[in-house]
Amino acid sequence: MLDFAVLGLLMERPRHGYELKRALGELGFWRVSFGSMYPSLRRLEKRGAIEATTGTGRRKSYAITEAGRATFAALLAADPDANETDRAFQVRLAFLGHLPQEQRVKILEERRNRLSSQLKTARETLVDARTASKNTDRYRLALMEHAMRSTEADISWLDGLVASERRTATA
Amino acid sequence: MLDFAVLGLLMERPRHGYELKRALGELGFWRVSFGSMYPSLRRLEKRGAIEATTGTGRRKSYAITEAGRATFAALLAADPDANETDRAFQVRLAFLGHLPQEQRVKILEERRNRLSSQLKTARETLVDARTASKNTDRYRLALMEHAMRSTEADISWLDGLVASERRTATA
DNA sequence: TAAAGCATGTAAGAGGTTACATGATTGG
DNA sequence: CCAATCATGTAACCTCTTACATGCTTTA
Repeated sequence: MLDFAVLGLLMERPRHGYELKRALGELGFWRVSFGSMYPSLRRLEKRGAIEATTGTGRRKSYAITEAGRATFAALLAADPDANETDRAFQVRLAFLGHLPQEQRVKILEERRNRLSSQLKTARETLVDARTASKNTDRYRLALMEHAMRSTEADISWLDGLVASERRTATA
Repeated sequence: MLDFAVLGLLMERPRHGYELKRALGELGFWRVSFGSMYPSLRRLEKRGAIEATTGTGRRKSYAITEAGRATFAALLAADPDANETDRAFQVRLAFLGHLPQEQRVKILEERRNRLSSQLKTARETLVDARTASKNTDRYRLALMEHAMRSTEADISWLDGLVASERRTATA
């Protein structure tokens, strides 16, 4: 996961660890720690996916290798397992630009469909929870309702992204 | 985290492991695995926070003890550290009914304020990312914008909850 | 010249998951 | 009677965090 994100950021240009941490944080959904970042760089270097070149001062600038590009492409295109976390999807989305339009749409639609079926289940659970006999705690009901609305918002956001893909494709 | 959630569910009535897993899943935000659930029950039992009584068939029904209630109350009332995860907040919220109204409002408002300052940072980062010179990837922009809108929605949801607390207080 | 931020790194541990193993109970 | 679901449990592992340790560089 982290290794994938690091490769993705290095696809654009070489960066050093500190900078990678910051860049990832700025994406908004993942504030990774140094205790996570540096071991990741070590792993990737050992695998031959990235190469270090000493930069200014203490800095170690890392660049992606050909092997690294291949690994990245494979990870990006691999179809996600059913349990893909929100974060895993967000990371993929952040690097979606490296994929051809056709595959982008596929990934967006798969995500959309997964959320859709989640939503269906959530709706059923909620209907059940609302039956008077269960008298579910009001905070739990609030939580469930809010989760439902959030998922609905996510779905229409994805619909928007798909629509925009199709527009740019025909344009 | 999980231990806390388990205690919370057992505050209402005794349950067995399988049932606890299901109940947690129905809350919508946490599908915990058995490999996580059973060790949790083991830990809590060892600490004296819960007690097992064999029920129907293979079932082991767990009930919360006095010590367990004390632990639960302490965890629920403890003010959250700055890095409280979304899930940690959601779990607290699920059990907010066990707290007096005054503390409920405090927790909701603290959460609201934390999200508010997060939103401020996110907004600044976004403005920065949109400057033409940076020409940020469009998918990353979409991600950041969506995250912002989600946070805004969360904040107004919390505002609604606080307002409803105040209404019931004066009623 | 001191504080704040830049920069790299390791060790220990928290907190989960997956895969495996076992077996009872219920419904078509 | 067979499949699905109920039910409990362990071992290996994964991924990330916290806390610690170190030292450079910029700026008020």
